[in-house]
Amino acid sequence: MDENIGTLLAQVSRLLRRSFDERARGIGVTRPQWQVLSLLKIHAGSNQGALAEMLEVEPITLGRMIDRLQEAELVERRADPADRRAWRIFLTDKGEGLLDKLRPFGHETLDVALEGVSKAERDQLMATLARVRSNLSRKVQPVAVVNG
Amino acid sequence: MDENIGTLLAQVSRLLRRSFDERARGIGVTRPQWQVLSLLKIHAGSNQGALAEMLEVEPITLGRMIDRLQEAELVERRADPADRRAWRIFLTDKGEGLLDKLRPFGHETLDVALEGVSKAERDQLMATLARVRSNLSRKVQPVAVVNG
DNA sequence: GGAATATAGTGAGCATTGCTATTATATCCA
DNA sequence: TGGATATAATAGCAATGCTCACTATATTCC
Repeated sequence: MDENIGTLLAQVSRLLRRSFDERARGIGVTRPQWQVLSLLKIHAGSNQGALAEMLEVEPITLGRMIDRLQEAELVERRADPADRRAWRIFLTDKGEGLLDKLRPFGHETLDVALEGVSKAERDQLMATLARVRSNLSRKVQPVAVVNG
Repeated sequence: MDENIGTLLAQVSRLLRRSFDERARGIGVTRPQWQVLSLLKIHAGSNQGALAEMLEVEPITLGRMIDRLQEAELVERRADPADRRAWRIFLTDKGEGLLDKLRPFGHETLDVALEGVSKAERDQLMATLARVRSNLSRKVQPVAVVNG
């Protein structure tokens, strides 16, 4: 195989999604949807643009996901009283409940994926991936903690 | 942010695709298509099932990609003389030519992505990702080189 | 030889993701 | 104040990727 970091990353990312989705299929939630729900647990009331930026996806992508999550009654859109263009997104009780059910699936997926990978290697992996994400992100980077 | 290896991997993979696609847009080829063309350079004449397995995607996914690549005259399907169910896939001259044009875009994308990541870190990244892929793959694993 | 099973590929339907373009509303500045 | 510009969200179109179901052909085994 013509091993290449880009190809490898794409494959691993796809396999990880497939692995989670297999587990969560019965619940009817995909991994990207789970990520949105998780983010809303921490950032309740964010608008769609802010959520899209946190997830590094385009606003239209996130908007469509919110459509489906709203249809499934897992989140709700509330008008922003200060900006009539914007929606503020909140988890519903049903969404909160689902998050609790999904958490074990996430852990199980990662446990399988990272079998035989040491703590040090996991830390290194996260550090390198964070660096790559920063290199590729369109977001303005905050000034580095260690600035030169 | 609720940093989690799965989320990070998905983001990096998406950003990498977006970065390549921005560069290659003028040529009209996406990154997954490029990966298929690259694979065909090495494994000319493979059937769709074998290509799908190498790319870790489902046969139907690869089949649809071959449809589009064939429509664009970048690959061709030839009947397998020994198995009337199967197609053997080959690059066309046009496909070969495009590969030469795409190679620099691939390198450029990776150069930007891996800026500030040392050779040792890149090697470690590839090794860890390969391990994770192996953990998640549905393929029967070959006996490990270092077996116990 | 012929039935049971396996394999190669495709069709329908859906979610995710992107690009480009558009609408509605905010903000900025002359 | 009012026109120019920016921002929040959405509409349409297309590619990737999956599941499930199906057809056609190979292989296996009685």
